[in-house]
Amino acid sequence: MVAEDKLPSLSSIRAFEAAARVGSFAQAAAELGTTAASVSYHVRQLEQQLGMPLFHRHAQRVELTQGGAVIAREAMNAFAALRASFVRAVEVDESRLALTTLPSFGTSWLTPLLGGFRAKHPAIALRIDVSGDAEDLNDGRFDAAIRNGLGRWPGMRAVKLLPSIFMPLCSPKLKSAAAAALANPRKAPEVPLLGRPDWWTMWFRARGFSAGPSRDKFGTSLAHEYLDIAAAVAGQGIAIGSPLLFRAELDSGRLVPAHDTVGTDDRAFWFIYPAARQHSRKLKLFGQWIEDEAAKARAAGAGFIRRARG
Amino acid sequence: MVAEDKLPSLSSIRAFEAAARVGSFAQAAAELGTTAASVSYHVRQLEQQLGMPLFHRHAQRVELTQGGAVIAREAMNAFAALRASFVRAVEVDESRLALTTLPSFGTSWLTPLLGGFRAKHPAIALRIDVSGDAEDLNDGRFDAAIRNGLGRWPGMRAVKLLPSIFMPLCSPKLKSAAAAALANPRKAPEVPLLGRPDWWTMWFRARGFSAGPSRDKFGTSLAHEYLDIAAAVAGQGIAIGSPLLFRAELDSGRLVPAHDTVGTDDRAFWFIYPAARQHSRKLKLFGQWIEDEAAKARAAGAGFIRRARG
DNA sequence: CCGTAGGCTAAGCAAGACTTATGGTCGCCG
DNA sequence: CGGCGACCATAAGTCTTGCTTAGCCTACGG
Repeated sequence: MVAEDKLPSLSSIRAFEAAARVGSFAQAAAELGTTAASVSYHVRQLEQQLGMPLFHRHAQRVELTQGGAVIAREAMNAFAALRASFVRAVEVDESRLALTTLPSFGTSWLTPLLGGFRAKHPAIALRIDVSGDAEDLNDGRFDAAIRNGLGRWPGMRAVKLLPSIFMPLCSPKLKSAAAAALANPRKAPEVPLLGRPDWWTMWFRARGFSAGPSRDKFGTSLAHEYLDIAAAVAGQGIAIGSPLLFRAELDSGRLVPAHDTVGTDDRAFWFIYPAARQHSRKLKLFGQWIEDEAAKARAAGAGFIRRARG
Repeated sequence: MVAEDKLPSLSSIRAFEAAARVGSFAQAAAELGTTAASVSYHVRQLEQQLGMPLFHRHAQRVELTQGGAVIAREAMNAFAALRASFVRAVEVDESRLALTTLPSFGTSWLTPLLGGFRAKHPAIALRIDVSGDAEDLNDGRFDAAIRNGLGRWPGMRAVKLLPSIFMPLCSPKLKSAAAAALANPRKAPEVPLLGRPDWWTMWFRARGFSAGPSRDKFGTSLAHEYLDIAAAVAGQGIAIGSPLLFRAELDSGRLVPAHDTVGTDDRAFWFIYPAARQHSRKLKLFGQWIEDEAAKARAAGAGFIRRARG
C-alpha cells in the first residue's frame, strides 16, 4: 500500500504535480500534451498506490487534500530542481569540448588556428588530444574527433574538411638533388625519402611507375608525419606530405615541392561526432568554425587539390 | 535535444539516479528490481534526450561525467525529497479519520463509545459527520462511513456491525397503556406511535397483522429516530427503535419494551470504506475497534436479536 | 588461459499509458 | 428553466514503452 522506500510510478507523480499546480485535470492535460482522461487515470493510480486521497473531487473542480498538498509542494520543488539540474548540466557540458585528432592534422594544421576559435567562442574551453589512437566517441571521454577515411562511420555525423593529398617536400637547398632522386623509384638512393612508404608508392604510381621505391631509398623511419616534415625542413631528406597541412612551411619557403605531381589516396580528413549529439551547441559552433577554416585552406591550396591523382 | 522545459523520461532519470548512486548498472538494476540491460537502455535513453554523455564507460565500470555528476546530485535530492513527502503525507493522512454516519447510529450508539477509541489511539483524530446524507466516499472528504443496507456496495469493503432490528419502546409509565395501543393496528389511537411508519408496518406484520397502523395513530413526525426516542423517554408516545442502539435507555430504565416482539428489515449497519484503502492503518485500527464494540453490543443484545422476525 | 564480472545490443513481448468515446454533473446564459 | 459548455469519471481498445531474454565483448584475476 504505502511507499516503504519505493517510489510510486513517476508518470503518475508528474501528472499529479501538474494537476496540483494548475488546479485542474484538463489544464494539466493540456500542459502535459495529453488528455484529461490520462491525468485522471494517473491521479487515481497514485491515490491507489498511496492508499490515500490526494484530491477532493467536486463537480467542476478538484481541490487538494491536506496530504495531497504536502506531496504537491515537494513534487513541484523536486521537479523544478530536476529541470534546473538538467539545464545546468548541459551548460557544464557545453562549456568544454574535448576533441581527439590525428597527430599530423592536429599539430600541423589545427593547433595554430585554435586561437581564432578561442577568440570567437571564449565560453567554450577546448581540450585537444593528439594521441593518434582512434578513441571511442561513445564512452563520454571525447565529444568529437578528426579522422582520416572515406566518411563512412555508422552512427556518426561527418563533415569533410580537407582531402588527403601528398607530394614530395624538401628544403630548397635539396631541390635539385631531389629531382634526380625522384626520377626513378628503383634508382640508387641519392637523397633519403622520408614518410609513409605506401604514400610514396601511390605517388610514384600516379607518375606511371608501377613499383614503389626500394627499401634502401628510405631514411630513418619516424613515428609521425610532422616529424618527417621537420626532418625535411632540416635538409635530411625528401618527405612526402600534404601541401595543405604544411602550407605554413611552403609559404615561408622552408619547404618547396620537390616535384609537381600530387598524389591522393581518395580519402579525406573528417570532423566527426555522434549523430545523437548533432544538436549540441558547442558541436555546432566548433563544426561550423572548423568547416570554415577548412574551406579557406582548400581555397588556398586549390592548385594542389586540382592536380591530385590517385 | 535539450530539455527546454520538458523533463526527459522519468523512468530514465530514476534508472540513472540509481546507477549514479551505486556506481554500477548491475547493482542499480538489482536495487530497482530489474536487469542491467534495462538500466543500460535507460541511461542511454537519457543521454540521447539530453544530447550529452552522463557516464564515462570503462570496460568494467562506469564513471560519472561532470555533467552527469551535476544531475546525479540533484536527482538524488529530488527523489529523496519526493520519498519523504510521501511518507509525510501518509502520516498526515493517517493522523485524522473522517467518518460519516447515520444520525441515529452516530448519536445514540457510536458517540458515547468514541472516548474509548480516543484513549486507545490518541494519535488518530476523529471527525464524525452525522448529517445523514450518503456522502461520497470517493471524493476524499470522508475516509469511511456507517450505512444501513444489505452489505453490497461495489468497490467498498463492508464490515457488518449490528442487525437492523426494532421494537416498540416507551416510558415505563406508559407501559400498560401501550399494551392496549399495540393490540390492534387499526384500533383507535390511545397513545401516539412515534417513528418510521414502515417499521411499524413491518413490526405489526411480524405479529401477524397484514395492515400497518392507520395514519391517525401517529404523533408528530420527527426527523430522526433518536428524536422519536427522546420523545418516548419524555412519555409522549411509543417509539419504534432498535434495542441495540438505545441500550443505554433500556439499561437505565428510562425506556422499556412496550411489547416483546422484535422486528427486522433484514438489513444491518455496516462499517464501509473504499476497497482501495483497505491497507490504511487508521482504517484497520478503527475498523477493528468498531467491530469489537459491535460484537460486545450484539452479545449484550443477543436476546433481542434472537427474537427478531422479518 | 580460461572463468567471471560487467556492460552492450538486438529482438520479442507484455504491462502500462494513452486515446477515443461516452456519460454524468454542475454552472452559465439566454 | 432548459440548453450548452466545461469538467471529471469510466470503459474499451490500441500502442508505446520499458523490460526480459539471449548472446557478445572486454577486462580482470586466479
